[in-house]
Amino acid sequence: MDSIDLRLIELLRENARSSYAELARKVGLSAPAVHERVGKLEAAGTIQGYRAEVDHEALGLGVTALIGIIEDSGADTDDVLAALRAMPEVESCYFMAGVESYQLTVRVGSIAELEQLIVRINRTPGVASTRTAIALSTKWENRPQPHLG
Amino acid sequence: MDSIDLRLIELLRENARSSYAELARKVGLSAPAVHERVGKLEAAGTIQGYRAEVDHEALGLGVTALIGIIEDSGADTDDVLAALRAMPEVESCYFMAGVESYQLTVRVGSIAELEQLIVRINRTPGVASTRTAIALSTKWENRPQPHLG
DNA sequence: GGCGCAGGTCGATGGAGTCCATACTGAAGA
DNA sequence: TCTTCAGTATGGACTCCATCGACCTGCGCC
Repeated sequence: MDSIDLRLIELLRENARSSYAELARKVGLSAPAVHERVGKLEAAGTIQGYRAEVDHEALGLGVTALIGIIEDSGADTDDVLAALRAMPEVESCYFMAGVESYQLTVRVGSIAELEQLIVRINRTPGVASTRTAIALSTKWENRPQPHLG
Repeated sequence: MDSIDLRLIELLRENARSSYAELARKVGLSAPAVHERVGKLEAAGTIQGYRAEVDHEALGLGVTALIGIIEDSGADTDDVLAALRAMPEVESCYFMAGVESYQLTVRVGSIAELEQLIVRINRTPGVASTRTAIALSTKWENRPQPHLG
């Protein structure tokens, strides 16, 4: 993991579809060398995958909300997590310090669907209560943090 | 925007580095046809970009936190946003309904850096107060929502 | 019907991906 | 100092992909 690896990661965070040849030109190596480095970063789990970023609104998922969950005392955390994972609307899930054990990012098509989702989460065994905040607009998301090296 | 476009988007959300030839095989079209469709989706802004997903811990950004911000009455929202955008640690920023005007996702290397970041945000003109919750672990993030079509 | 358009296939070709053998480089040990 | 060895880069070769142009097809509309 040297500065060239960090540069490759930064380039791939900006545009994951860059060709190896292009990456090679930018970091000053040959394409096979870049290919091998990226392969090792993937194998090591440093690069976990490549994702297209989409306009959720255009795909009918215009409502974004953040939901905090307070667990029942004595709830089975694995069961709660499994139930949340089974809900495709739940895009991200963090296990938090504090009163609210989980913080979710969810995407749905309408406020009505959000209501249904909240009801479903509240009915999940182990969930004591939820707190929902609706995002009126997304200023930015998943902005890659530039490297200082 | 038909079901083939949706399928292409889904495939690219799973693996943004798929070749056009591979996408073509999976959707049952020729590679040039896929190339044209993806180009149109990009031009329309439906596909906004392609990002590598990284292991933040491996890159020295092992601390993730969510910060809610309450604005001063009479704060200039644009100035607050510009100040937040200038902080590279702020990965995502939503404008929210509710008491807390903004909800941030931030990534830093240590609790000490988080403390400094919170201080900096609180000192930002227009910011009345903040509320920070620390993520102990990330269960999942940016999970692509499968399409129903 | 004939026309034009949107969107598809096919074929060609230049460039990219990827495997392999070889050469370089830096560190450890005789 | 010289040798060796591991790690990593390079260059060549071959395959596959990206991408352009030419042509085909189905459909709505004069």
